[in-house]
Amino acid sequence: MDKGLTETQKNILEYIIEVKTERGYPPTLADIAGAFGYKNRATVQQHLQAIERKGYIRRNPRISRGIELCLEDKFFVPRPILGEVAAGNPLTIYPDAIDTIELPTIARMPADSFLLRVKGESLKDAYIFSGDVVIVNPNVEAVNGAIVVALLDDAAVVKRYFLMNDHVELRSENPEYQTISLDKKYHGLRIVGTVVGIYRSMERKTG
Amino acid sequence: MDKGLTETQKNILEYIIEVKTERGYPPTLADIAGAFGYKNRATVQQHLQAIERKGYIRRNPRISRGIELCLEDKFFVPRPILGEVAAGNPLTIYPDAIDTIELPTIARMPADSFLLRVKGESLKDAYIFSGDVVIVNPNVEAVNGAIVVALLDDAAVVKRYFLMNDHVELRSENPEYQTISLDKKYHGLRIVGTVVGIYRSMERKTG
DNA sequence: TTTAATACCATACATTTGTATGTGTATTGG
DNA sequence: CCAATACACATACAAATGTATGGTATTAAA
Repeated sequence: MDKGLTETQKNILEYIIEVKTERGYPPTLADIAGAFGYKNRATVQQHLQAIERKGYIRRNPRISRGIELCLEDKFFVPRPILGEVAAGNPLTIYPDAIDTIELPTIARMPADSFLLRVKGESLKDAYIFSGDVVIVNPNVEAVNGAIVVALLDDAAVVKRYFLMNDHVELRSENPEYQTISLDKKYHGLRIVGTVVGIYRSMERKTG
Repeated sequence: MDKGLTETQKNILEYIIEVKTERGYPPTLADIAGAFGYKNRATVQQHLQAIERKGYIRRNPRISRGIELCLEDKFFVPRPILGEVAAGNPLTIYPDAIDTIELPTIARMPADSFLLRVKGESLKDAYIFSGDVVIVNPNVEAVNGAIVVALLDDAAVVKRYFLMNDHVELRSENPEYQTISLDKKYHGLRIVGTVVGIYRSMERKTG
């Protein structure tokens, strides 16, 4: 699967993704040629054929802008970016902080909300299922009991937020997972935003 | 919110959205003409100009598939909720679609689908909570295991649908509720539609 | 009645677009 | 050394594409 893309091919792929997210549709061969300074489209055609051969795009023959991206789905990159950073440490400290999230790429993001896909079972008693998409607003102040997305030592967690007199509690709805208790001034904690909505598509799997 | 658009224009807009979400790029004029049986593209051109004049799309002149959806600039779109499903009770239809919800535009709303608010606990093991809004598509054939909204002798139920050799089973995720077993030809059963998505707004309640 | 939209058709046209073919260079692995 | 690959160029062409113009019919408002 991961046949290495050359540097040029990688740049072209990234350009395609960029155009698609910004304009809403993929570029033509001429667009790509123009962006990279190529003097004709045949060069681009060769690169696209190579990229397709390596499985990163699918092309619809003879159809203008007929480039489909072969990524996991339309809204998310398949890699959980956060959590890689701290490689293991948060997992050992907080065994329940295993929720990973995926950051959106292709979706057109609004001004102040963004999407995360939840993985892990720790919130299933809050009726949030692994695979659900949560809508996060960083500008909504977290009130007690609200479900928040937080960065805890570079690991992402989705939990209920409670501000007590002297400390902050991050509770999981699932009793199998421990409540995380932190000093109010603990620097490893950053509240990313409040979960304002949850969306689940049933189109594919049965859950 | 679809004020101003004629029926034809609305259908074309929906077709554009559908194509874009499925293929990843908007249709050409010829695509639209083909889908609606028009014999030339000029007709489509007129409709697109009307739709653009009313502010629902933006067009990039002389550029193939240069249709941008203005909906995508908004993250949430108000949608009417048609009624309410409470297990065991008849479907209650809200008289004039008074109740609306801010639905994220990433939520797939296929043509002809509608929204219902779920009441009751019978599906909480399927991670559907009382108060959740389900997106129901009446035109999707229910596959085994799909969650469906059904009318059983005028009582509404939201359950998993299973078609067996000789009978139909409606199962609840919650073991406290019994599985309903029916003859295939039983006339009191009417499948209203398949649940294709779920959305939960966190605005007020904490769960 | 006139006016104005809406809705659809036919024809036409300049570009754009994907694709094919051929030439050439540089780099790399066997 | 040779073959293979990546990279870029030029030219060519059929088909597709957006657009313009003009025509007909229906409906609703002024």
